[in-house]
This record gives sequence, structure tokens and C-alpha cells, in this order.
Amino acid sequence: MEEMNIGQAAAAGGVSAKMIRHYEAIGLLSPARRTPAGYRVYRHHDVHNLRFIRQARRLGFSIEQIRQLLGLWQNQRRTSRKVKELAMQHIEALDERIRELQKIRQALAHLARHCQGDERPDCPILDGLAKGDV
Amino acid sequence: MEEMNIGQAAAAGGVSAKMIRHYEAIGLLSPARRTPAGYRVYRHHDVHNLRFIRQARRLGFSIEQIRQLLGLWQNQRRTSRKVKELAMQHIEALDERIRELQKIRQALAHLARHCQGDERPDCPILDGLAKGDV
DNA sequence: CTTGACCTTCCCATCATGGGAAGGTCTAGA
DNA sequence: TCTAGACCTTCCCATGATGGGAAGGTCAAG
Repeated sequence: MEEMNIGQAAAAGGVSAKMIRHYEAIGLLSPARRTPAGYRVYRHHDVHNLRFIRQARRLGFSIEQIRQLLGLWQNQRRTSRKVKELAMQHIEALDERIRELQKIRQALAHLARHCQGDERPDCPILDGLAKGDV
Repeated sequence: MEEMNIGQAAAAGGVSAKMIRHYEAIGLLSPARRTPAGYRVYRHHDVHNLRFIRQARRLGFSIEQIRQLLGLWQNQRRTSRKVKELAMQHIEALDERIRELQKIRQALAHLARHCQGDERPDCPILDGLAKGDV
């Protein structure tokens, strides 16, 4: 299976055919070669790219970050410094997001802790939302 | 200031005028009364609602969840059990999301830890993305 | 009466992804 | 050789919450 249609490439790369077309449309992938009938043709090399993208998406990198990572990956004269920089930035962003969510979780748990959760209507959670100070 | 235009209500409620119109359009808020000229008119009561929504959004509740919370808030025959249930569900979701992000963060930090971050091109981060197993 | 700050509706964009329609292509089997 | 059905193509629309901005109407102060 040296040459593939988009469906096979999608299955092999772990992404949907829909997304492959999208990645091509936004210039993340270079336009695929076409058969005379207009079908996109992919090779093993392309599947490699797709897997890279999938893995980067799984790690939460944005498309723009992946664009940079792909550029570095394909650039033999890259420095690992640059790559690590991108990764560290992303870790920072993840930490930030985790802290935010934990803060929210704390606030909500605090309200819930004081709520009886019984048949009566009195509810510190609703009161807390209604106060809306902060 | 017993009657307000949307701008004042927005400022008082801590949300944008744009969002007030949106909340009305999706039925989260009941349609505002209008002046003969078509301007929306708000009162203190409405600002109270806006604050509630803002606070719930800050705590990460979705619009649909807020729809339910508002319903409970305005229902004198609610049970705090129901409210607490919603809150606990949301806490669960937050925990889930936090765990996900921490897992991602771990994986990325693991790759970065082995990356020299120097002038050479060799980079375990790129290698890790390229493997794309998992 | 004019100016400028407000308001109205409507459309478009974000980000990554999927759904689905309308229509063309390919392949295996009768 | 014909046909069914599994592919492929492009194009448009939707998500969720939010903002930007255009075109045009309203209002209050000077």
C-alpha cells in the first residue's frame, strides 16, 4: 500500500479524512498530489506527518503551534533549544489553565460543602452565585 | 436609576451588552420590555439575574447548566438537593478536565526533561511527537 | 439644529471538529 | 458489460461563548 486514498491515510494516521482536508486548506499540510479524477493521493511519508499532528494535538498544542513544530521537525538545521522553548511555553500555559480550574473547583466545592442537599430550598450555592461580588 | 438601557445594565451586571442580547436570543433571559423606540429597558431585578449568570460563568458552568440553575433559583419550591447535584456534577467534570491536563502536562514535561535545549537538532520532543504511538 | 453617545439588527470571525447534501469515481461481482 | 455500493470531491452549516463592525435609528446636551 505505497499509495493511498484519503480514507486509508486517515485510518493510518489516526485522524479523520475531514481533518486532513482541513489541514490542507489552512496550509498545515502541503496540497496532496491528485489522481486524474481529482482524488488526493498519499504516501507513507504523509502518514508520518499526520501522526505527528495527531500526537501534538493530543498534547494540546494549537494548530499554530503545530505549524511551528512541523517546521522545526522538517528543518534539519533546527536547534533543540527552539523546540524546547515551544514545549516549555505550552507547559506554562497548561499550568496556568490547571491553576485556574483548581481555583474554580475550590470555590465551587466551598459553596457545595455548606449546602445541605436536602428537600429544603435554602441553598448556599445559589446564594453564592446570586451575591456575585468578587 | 430604576430603569436602565442595556449599556447601564451591562455595566451594573458585569457582562457586555452584546452578551445580554445573546442571552435573550437564546432564551436564557426573557425578552426585555422595550421603549416605543425599541430600546430594551432593564430594572434592578434584571441586573440581579445578570450578576447570577456572570458568576455562574466564572465558575465554569455552561449556558445550559446556567439555564437550570436560574430555573432553580427562581423556583421557590426547589430542593437544595437538586442544586447540589448540579454543582457536584460540575465539580466532577472539573476534576476530570484537571486530570486530563495534568496527564498531558506530565507527558510533555517528560519529553522536555530529556531535551538538551541546545544548538543541536536532536530533540526527544520531536521524536516523541513523531513516534505517535500510544 | 447639530453632535456625539447611545441603541437597534444583521453578518462575520474565532477554534477544531463533525454532519450532511449533491454529485463524480472506482471496483467487485453477476 | 452493467450495477451496487463504497469510496471520493466540494460546499455549506453547526457547535459554544464571545467579540468586531457596518448601517441606520434615537436621544440629550449644547
